[in-house]
Amino acid sequence: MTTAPAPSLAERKRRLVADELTKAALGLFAEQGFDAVTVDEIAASTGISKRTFFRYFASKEDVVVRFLADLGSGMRAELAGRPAGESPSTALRNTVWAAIDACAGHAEQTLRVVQLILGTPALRARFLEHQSQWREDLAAELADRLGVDPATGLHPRMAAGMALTAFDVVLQCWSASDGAQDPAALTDQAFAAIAPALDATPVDATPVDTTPR
Amino acid sequence: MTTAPAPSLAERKRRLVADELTKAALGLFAEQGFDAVTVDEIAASTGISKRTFFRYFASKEDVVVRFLADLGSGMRAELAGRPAGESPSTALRNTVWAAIDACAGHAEQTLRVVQLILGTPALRARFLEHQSQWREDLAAELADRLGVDPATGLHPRMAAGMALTAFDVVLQCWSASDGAQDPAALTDQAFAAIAPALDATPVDATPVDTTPR
DNA sequence: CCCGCGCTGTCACCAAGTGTCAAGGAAGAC
DNA sequence: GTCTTCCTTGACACTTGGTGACAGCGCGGG
Repeated sequence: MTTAPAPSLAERKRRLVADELTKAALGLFAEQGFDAVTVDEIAASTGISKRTFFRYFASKEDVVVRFLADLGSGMRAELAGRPAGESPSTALRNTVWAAIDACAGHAEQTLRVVQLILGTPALRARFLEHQSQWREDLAAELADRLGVDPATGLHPRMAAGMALTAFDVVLQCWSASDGAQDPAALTDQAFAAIAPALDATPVDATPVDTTPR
Repeated sequence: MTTAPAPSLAERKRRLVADELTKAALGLFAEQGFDAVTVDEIAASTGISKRTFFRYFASKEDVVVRFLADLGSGMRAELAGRPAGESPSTALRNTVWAAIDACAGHAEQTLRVVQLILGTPALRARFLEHQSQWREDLAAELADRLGVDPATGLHPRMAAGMALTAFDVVLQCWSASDGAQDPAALTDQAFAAIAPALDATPVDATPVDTTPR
């Protein structure tokens, strides 16, 4: 909980422009669709040049997807902060909640962004890439938590993957229902489906059902 | 198992060119990396024009990712063909095996392609997009299998998601180990981690652990 | 007052796709 | 055999995302 060190003037000016740009872009995307809007349009609508746009965002996708970066680190932090005694399923559920909360918090704002992302192949692809990174992060954190070597056994990665599948499915339902469904309830429901696996003992635990092919 | 109806001459000619193009492209990608190779180069190296290249492949990514389409339908077919009495975990494990087999079958060939895909962000993104589609397909098949309305409850989608997480993790390990690890063994290991959840009763089954926040 | 630094716009450029059109070649109709 | 038709291909122009290079402008410090 350290206070931001110095919101220098230049820094704030930069944020201002970035926010303006984001707002303009999201507006245009909403009314014309992501692909139909050109970077030139976005830039022009804010009165800057295309070149400058790319000094603020690495790509057109980046405008929409930027905030995902925070989600990832937020989740990792949440998981790291969970009490050690907590069961894996509970810890992970709270981890996902943290991210869902960050989304559902701004409600109206975020819902449209999420719908845009899920409905645009290029953006969905970026989103999934992030998730894939988060899986590695969470798996590392989880392995640490369980005192297991990350390279040994697939369990941590599988557990992280299940949690993120829950996250993804919840977002999908929430977005498909246009925000009508309660994210928290959906999260609980999703975790109910994976909890038995999350809380099973990692190491052996398995009669290793090597059934016929 | 119906025989292909008529491998008309034009059809075969088309395949031939596509194969040649694919071979050339993969070769170039292997030695220079995906991003460093231009479509012009690929086309030129096969003696055709760029325009023609795009008549065979929808995009540069498509050359590498094309075969994924088959994997998806293969998995769905495998799941559909599994005996009704089989436990979900076994049925899904076999489903994933089918895909893994299709990959590990050609061994040398596919290993390099998989490594290319997993190691190239743009390709990995496409791959994940496919997976996301497969999840919907498998979920539908699964819901059908369990006699459940797909819209009701997240269980089928979660189950499909877990299976695909397994698929992804297995491929990642296999590719990271340079083919040294046995795909079948990895698959078993991954499924050992999720089986408890897969075989739990879908509907209620859950004390719904609504623990504190 | 001038100097340097950072931000910005302009312009040129590359690569991925796409639309259009005209030429060529194979297959069928007469 | 020839004519016609259709399909494939190449050539060319164009749009869009994204990058590099450079020149101008504002601003604070000397």
